[in-house]
Amino acid sequence: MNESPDRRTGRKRRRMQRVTMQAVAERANVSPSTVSLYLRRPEAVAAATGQAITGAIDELGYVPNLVAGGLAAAASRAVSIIVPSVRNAFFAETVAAMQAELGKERLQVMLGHSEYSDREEESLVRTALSWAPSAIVLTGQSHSAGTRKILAAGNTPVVEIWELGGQSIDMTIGFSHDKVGRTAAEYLVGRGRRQLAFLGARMQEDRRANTRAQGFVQEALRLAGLHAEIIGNPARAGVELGALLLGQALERVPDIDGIACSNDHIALGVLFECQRRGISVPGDIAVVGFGDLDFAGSCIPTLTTIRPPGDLIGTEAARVIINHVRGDRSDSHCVIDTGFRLVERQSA
Amino acid sequence: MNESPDRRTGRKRRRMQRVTMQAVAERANVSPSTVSLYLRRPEAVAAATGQAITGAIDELGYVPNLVAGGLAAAASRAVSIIVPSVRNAFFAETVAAMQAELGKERLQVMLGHSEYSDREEESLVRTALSWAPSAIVLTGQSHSAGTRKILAAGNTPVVEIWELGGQSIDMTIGFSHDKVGRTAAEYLVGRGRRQLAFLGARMQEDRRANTRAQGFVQEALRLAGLHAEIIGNPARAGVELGALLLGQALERVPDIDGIACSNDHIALGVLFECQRRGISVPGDIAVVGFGDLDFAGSCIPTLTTIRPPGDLIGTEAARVIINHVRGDRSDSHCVIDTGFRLVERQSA
DNA sequence: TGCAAAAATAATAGCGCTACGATTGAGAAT
DNA sequence: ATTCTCAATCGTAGCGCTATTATTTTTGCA
Repeated sequence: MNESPDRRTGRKRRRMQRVTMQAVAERANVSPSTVSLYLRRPEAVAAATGQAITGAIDELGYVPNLVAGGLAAAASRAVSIIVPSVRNAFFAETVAAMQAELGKERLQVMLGHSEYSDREEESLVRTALSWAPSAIVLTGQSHSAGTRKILAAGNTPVVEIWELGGQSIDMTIGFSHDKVGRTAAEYLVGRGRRQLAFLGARMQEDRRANTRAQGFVQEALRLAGLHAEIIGNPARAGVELGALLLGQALERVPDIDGIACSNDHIALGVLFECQRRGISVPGDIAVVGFGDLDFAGSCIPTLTTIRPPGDLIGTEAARVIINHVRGDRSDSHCVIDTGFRLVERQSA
Repeated sequence: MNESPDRRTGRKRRRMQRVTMQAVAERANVSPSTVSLYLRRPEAVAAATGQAITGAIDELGYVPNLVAGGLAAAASRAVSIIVPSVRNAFFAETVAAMQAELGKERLQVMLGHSEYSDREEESLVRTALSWAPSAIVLTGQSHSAGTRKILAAGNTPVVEIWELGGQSIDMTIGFSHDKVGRTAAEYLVGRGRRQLAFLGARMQEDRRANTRAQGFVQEALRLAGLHAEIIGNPARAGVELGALLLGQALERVPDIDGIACSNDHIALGVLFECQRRGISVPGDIAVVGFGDLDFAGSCIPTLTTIRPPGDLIGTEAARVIINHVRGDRSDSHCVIDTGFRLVERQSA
């Protein structure tokens, strides 16, 4: 019987919500424990009781308080996802797919953008841990020492996505960017191209793009003893940059005949610039992209590109997280190679 | 003195974290209240005490528990953002900008995707409220009755973004899509175009695209008595769809000379398809897009388009939310028109 | 019908933190 | 010296919920 909890001391305290589980319990003539149990495991409560509770919830318009629930349960139903930027279509796709799956389990997505900075990522991880999330999802496998340390200190499950082959923290879902680069090189070399270049943006920050570039160069060398040039630019990847980089490529490798791009936006820029300069694609230069973005199948010429399974990475990440939340630890320290696919079109 | 809280009853209870504020307080020889105060308002604590606390925090590796904090404070430092899809570059930009600003204030972004469904949005709003967020951000102004009801029942601040002119729930930041459509019509008519069409995707679900289309049609009629055709498709907006829609437009309006698109992807598809069919742009057909996406300045011809200020919407939304969190209610029920800008390029 | 086993429900004791009022101590004003 | 003021710090009592144990009710079966 605490009609007025602070009656004795005269203190005021701001309440969070008007309708609490207590109120639902009273309305349904059961104890709060039963309401809580019903909400978490309906099958553990008798059908009639369940109906009474559902009725009370509807009548009162009860909204459960997940903050209180998270505190009591020592783990919140939040999943923290940290990506370089959701402006990047790759990560947007993964985040959207993951949210769709996690949402079904009433897991809330918390989003952070590292902007390709390890320092920023560390700061985001620190904040994320403050929420006692069910899992933390990080992009890639290169993290600051501090990030690794604070993650090792806790026991929050960690899923690293979009990269493979490095040192895993816990669970890993992605593909080999080295192989992507090698696949592009192999394809171009196989098509008889000999003067190769890799065009990329933000190669300092974007380790994965860098890995693709290295794989490309090494495979060109290994397969045919060719020297492939890497032409980078610190600017953000974009169509305009692609046009610019083509210009640089033509200067550095005058008789260039094969180009791989760190992403499709750059490849599209290359296609446009080739058209402007009257360079035939793939006649004079073959172009391979990365991403298989929206326009790849419609541009002129259509773009041969490597398709990373952004949505699959998202759904798989969601799957292992959901399993973990349910208590199934069998995915612990798993490494899932989602692979990728070369999509042959006209440009190469 | 409660070294072992459950000693008497012998109950086990899982603890959330090893280092609590209590531990920090003991280490720094102050009370927990002071640590809490220091963390929330450092200026209210003496410098020497602050240093002692900072030292203790570092030594112990203390991570504050925002879940507990949120419960005690009756409001969590979370902001729930619900957009149709983060795959859409418009919303990705806004979400990224908003997260950047909110992150500075240690406000956590919680993300949900409605996939253009009012029902789904309602479900997401319900879940969002369970987190007692500092604010809820919704896209657009058309919501289900249920959504409006549950939002009205609480007192969580609501920010509606990307649309203006409808019935506001609370704060509104966006621009008029009707004006966007009218601007496109005015521009094309002003350039002497007479056979007009508006090409759009998902016109049923995407009310804003629909509003732009209606504005376009009405302005064409008002200015020059012209009948503009609306050519829609339930598929997702994309470059490929643009090509398809151009074909339909040519059938429906054989001597078409002016096209407005519901977004730049569709416009790009139109450009590509025109190139394939040997139709000159803007010679034969003028094309106006919407979005000013990455490629708009680089494609052939460069795309005349209407630029919605996605990042500005995000930063403004963050600003009013931060003000509200700080206790400044002056933005309550504000309506901020961010406007938009027609970017003239070659295609029209 | 009686009794053990199982099912359903209830009572208890916090989770870690913050808001509020209370208290302390140092300097200013009298 | 005494009172007053203000800044700095502390003690208390929950926020709303869940995990655990305890109790009650129902069921199965002889």
